[in-house]
Amino acid sequence: MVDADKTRQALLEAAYEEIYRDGFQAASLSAILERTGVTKGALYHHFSSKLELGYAVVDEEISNKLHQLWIQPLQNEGNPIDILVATIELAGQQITDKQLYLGCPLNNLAQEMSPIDAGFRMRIDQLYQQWLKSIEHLISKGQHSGKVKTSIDAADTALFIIASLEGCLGIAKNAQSHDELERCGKGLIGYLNNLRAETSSTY
Amino acid sequence: MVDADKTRQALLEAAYEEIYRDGFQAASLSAILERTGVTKGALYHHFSSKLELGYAVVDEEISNKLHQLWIQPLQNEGNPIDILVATIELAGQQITDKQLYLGCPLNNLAQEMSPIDAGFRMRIDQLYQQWLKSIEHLISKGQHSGKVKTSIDAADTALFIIASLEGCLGIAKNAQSHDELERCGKGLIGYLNNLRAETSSTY
DNA sequence: TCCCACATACATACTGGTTGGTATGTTACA
DNA sequence: TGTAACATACCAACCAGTATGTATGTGGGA
Repeated sequence: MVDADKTRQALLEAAYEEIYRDGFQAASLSAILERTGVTKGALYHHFSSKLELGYAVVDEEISNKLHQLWIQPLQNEGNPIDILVATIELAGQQITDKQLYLGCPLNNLAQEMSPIDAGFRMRIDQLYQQWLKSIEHLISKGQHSGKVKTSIDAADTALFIIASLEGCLGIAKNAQSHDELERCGKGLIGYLNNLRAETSSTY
Repeated sequence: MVDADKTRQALLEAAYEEIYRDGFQAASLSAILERTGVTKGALYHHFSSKLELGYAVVDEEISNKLHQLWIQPLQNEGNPIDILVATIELAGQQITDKQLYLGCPLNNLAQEMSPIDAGFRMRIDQLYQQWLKSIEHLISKGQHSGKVKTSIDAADTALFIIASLEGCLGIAKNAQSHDELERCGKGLIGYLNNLRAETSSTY
């Protein structure tokens, strides 16, 4: 990686952190510059505006994290419900205090920016669509293999799963409580277990 | 209502609208003054700082709206699950485009301010506690009257219901789609129906 | 009943700090 | 000799907050 790429990447990472903490609007370019040691001239060489920097944070930083933590784990083989539960439990175990307090970076930006900037909204929506599709696909697969109830709609269910997950993270964020996250997650896992197809033993 | 109270109320309502749209940090006092026609001297006569104005918006405006729309309807007599479903469906029907785009005022503030200001966090938490208790109480009542499964924990369930509700509103807000809100709400209502105690007809 | 003292409820003008953005340089490499 | 990759200095706009002034009561003593 040449120096210019390193500079760009450092700016992206610092911007991600500042936006994660304060939101996009309250994130300060000066703080990002101070954090990186990069000057304003360099920043505006790589990004034409604060907005473009924010867009790049969504398209690169947040997108990568979403795929690593939530989408790639769903590609494993096995019972789809088991995979969903395991992914949620793993993410829950790995969560740090800081992440608990600051919540989901994607949801934070969605709630802040979707009403006031279409560029953010579309980029965030794109990520949600990728996430939704991967869960929907998993559920459909489970329905075809007889592991998941066929009475439910895969797309609707995927939507509710993501909504509940974001909801749990949001509630636990305000409560600043790992315990509340776990109790709320229990509710989601209960919902997921209820999606399993009835086993032949019930007949 | 004397003039001073009217002025204070006008400021609160304008502040609520500005904060609802832009968030607390990005909300501009000048915009609030312009909206009301009140001058800066009057604002700082009624509120000692922007923060205190924000606190008053939570304690008065948002608290009132939460009680009217979500807590009071739960006090009706009847099957607790029916009441919860009816409350959600009614709120869903009444939601305007603006409210869909801007989301839940309480959740917006929670996500924005809870990591950066303890005063906001505690006030918002207090409202969530009131909401939680009213749902928990409703579920407990249903368990005692045989309408709701006794295998679930009332407090945990109330927590998940609120989380999912906020999650659905958040997802629909970013999608800017009434349809997605309805599909997501369907998931929540399905979850609620699954909390009903099995009727004697199954035996 | 009159009048003064004081507080309430504002209004106006200003300040220091911060913001995102820009204009103009400079350095180094190709 | 150009161009990418910065660096420095500056700017207008906006921000929350404040200092100071004023108009309108209102309560209490003579």
